[in-house]
Amino acid sequence: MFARLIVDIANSNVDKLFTYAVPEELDVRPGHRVLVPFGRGNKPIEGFVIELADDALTDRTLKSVIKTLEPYTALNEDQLGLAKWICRAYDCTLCEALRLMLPAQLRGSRVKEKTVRTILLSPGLEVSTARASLLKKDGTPRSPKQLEVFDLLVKLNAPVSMEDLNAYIPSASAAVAALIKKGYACEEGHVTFRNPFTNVVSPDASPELTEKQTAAVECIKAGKPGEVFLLHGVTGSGKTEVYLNAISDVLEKGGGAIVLVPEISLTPQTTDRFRRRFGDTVAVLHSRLGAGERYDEWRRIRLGKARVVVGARSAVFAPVEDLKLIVIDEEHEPSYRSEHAPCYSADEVAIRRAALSGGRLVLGSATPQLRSYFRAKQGAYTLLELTERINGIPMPEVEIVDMRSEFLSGNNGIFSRDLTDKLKKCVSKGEQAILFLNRRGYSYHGECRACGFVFTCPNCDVALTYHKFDNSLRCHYCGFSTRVPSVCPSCGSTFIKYTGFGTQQVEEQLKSLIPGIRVLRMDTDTTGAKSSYRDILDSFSNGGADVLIGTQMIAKGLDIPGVTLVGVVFADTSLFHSDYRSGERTFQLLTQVAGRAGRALSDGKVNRGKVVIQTNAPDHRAVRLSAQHDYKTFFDLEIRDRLRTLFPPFSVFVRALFEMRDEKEAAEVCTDFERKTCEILKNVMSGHNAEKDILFVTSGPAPIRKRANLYRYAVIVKLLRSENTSFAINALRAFADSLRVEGFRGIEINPDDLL
DNA sequence: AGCACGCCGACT
DNA sequence: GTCGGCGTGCTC
Repeated sequence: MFARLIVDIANSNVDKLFTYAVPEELDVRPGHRVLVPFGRGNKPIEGFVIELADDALTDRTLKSVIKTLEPYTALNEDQLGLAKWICRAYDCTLCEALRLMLPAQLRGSRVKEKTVRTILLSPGLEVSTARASLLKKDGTPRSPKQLEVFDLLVKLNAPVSMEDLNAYIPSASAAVAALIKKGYACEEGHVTFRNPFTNVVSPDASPELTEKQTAAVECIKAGKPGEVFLLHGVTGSGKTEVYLNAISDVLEKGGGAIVLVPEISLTPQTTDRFRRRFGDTVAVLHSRLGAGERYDEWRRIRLGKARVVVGARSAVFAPVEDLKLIVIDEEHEPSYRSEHAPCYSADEVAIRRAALSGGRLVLGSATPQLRSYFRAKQGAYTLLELTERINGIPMPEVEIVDMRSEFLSGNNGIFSRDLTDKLKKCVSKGEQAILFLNRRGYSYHGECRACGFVFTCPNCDVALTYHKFDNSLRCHYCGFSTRVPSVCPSCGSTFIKYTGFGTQQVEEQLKSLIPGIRVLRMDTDTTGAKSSYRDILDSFSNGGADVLIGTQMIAKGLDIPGVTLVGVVFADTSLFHSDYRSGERTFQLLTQVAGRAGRALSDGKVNRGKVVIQTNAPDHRAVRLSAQHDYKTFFDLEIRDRLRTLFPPFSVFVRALFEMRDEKEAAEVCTDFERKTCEILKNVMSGHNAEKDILFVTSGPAPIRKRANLYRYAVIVKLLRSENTSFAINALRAFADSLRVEGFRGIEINPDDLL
């Protein structure tokens, strides 16, 4: 028997199948990890068995597999298939794709299995004689402690860990040692799993579903293998309950499920909800897990002890057997796209995985990606809609405040009169408010009134942000920080003016607007320490403040019943980027933020939350339609524009980025790349009679021309999406791979932003 | 990725 | 004459 395998070396030179002889006595199957001698020195290298063969198909003398690394296959059939697809789709080595499926701890075999020392009565022990010998003639114990331990072991009649024993009988270890010495008890090592959960949860039952929820669950249950559902449900419509019921069905049928949630919302509350319903069969996978915990959770899944996996992006690769359902919650979240090679999107991978395993995929969101909704409309996905909130809670009442007329009528502050009123009322009633502004710092623009000098980062082509608390000017792109000069560095004038406001200034002005108000601020400046994110949220939900001010990070998934007012301090920050998706992003952000208002009952009353959106663009459809909770109209208008202008999903952008110390060189290399790109594209596409699909090829400095002292130049290609797109992309990738230029950052397909 | 083979410059 | 620079090519 022969094994064809990939060696665990992430280099394209060795990313091919090597054939090894398998010794008779070894049980080697596809998916096993094995140790093989490799290279001239026959150095032992780990390998992934891809397939078995009866025939070596070669004359050379083959080396033999040394041993299997685990008694079980580390990868199942689906995962092998998925890895093969990934290396093609994301242009990486098969080795890299396979590595995605395994906890890093497994590789290199540097993992220790956690063992606990357990104590039990010696097998075959004559209990009554043994017990008698622990007593003195008068019937009193020779050692009360030993007797206590002995009696407990008799009563339990099962191995018990030292930890548990000590919980019953404090400092029992001396007594245990004595009992072992007498031969009454013995110890054994016991392999266990590390427990990533710090709390114990009590089970809860499924609440009654609404008609709409039931309909969605039934649809998913009846789904065909590989079917993709888009669950479009407004904020607070009970999407999670739909997931829970669909998973329940899968478990009853003996299958497994994976639930992906954005890393940011992978909180104990989220995982507890699954644990309360499904108990120990829930495993979690996320970045904050310790190495040992992660390895053990992976093993619990692999060995079938856990069948429901709740995790972040990479959990889409979890080794769930008989995978019948994948759920991606908040499917529009950018955290589902990996930023490091291989740059996969969890949703694309999930579609593929569902197809391979014959499971179903549910994409859930209140604001689906335009692309997803488009596919649903075209019939590629099955659309499920939840149009109402559960418990009869109405959608929040959203009011748009035009800050231009506010200014014209004499108010040039951050807060409109309307928002000020509502904040005051909210606080006086003892309720809580959230203020959202997608910009941190104090002021984001500082200039000299005398000469026009603007404070910019010496390393980057961006303006510095003024941070009042430490009187610094900081760059939000490279971290550069400097003391604020008292005079203009250019002309010496003292007239320096700061404009634009960030969360710090919102906090300051709010405090002077409503004296005595208790404010918490949450942005990357206040969440520097690891746990402070949770600390701030916990403090706020426990009523530790009246108002929470924050950037994007407060927009997502927090559910605090006391919040009745949400203020968007300035909606336009994300609106006028030179990015075709800024409208879509703004709509998503505003909808998600607004969803934080009045999500639950307080004092038994239905609580209609209020939302105030301050903007200079009240008529912009992203603002107007999110206020009306009208995703469908927004989608229709947006997709029509995308079609008219041939933007994604009707086209594909490819960007090649160069970052170099020398600007001239960057520009030259970039122009060169553009020229070759044009040539290649023309060649390839004319071969398929599709030259017209090349919409444009341009090159030049990126919008952020300089970052961290590197000049950034890019080539951007826009291709009409067609059956020929992949030919063009493959050709460009091949060219990019062959390019050996220092500072070339590779090519990206539809990058998240073009900055 | 490693590691050996290989073909040119300055040393005991 | 040899030691050693790291370019090129191979690994079942």
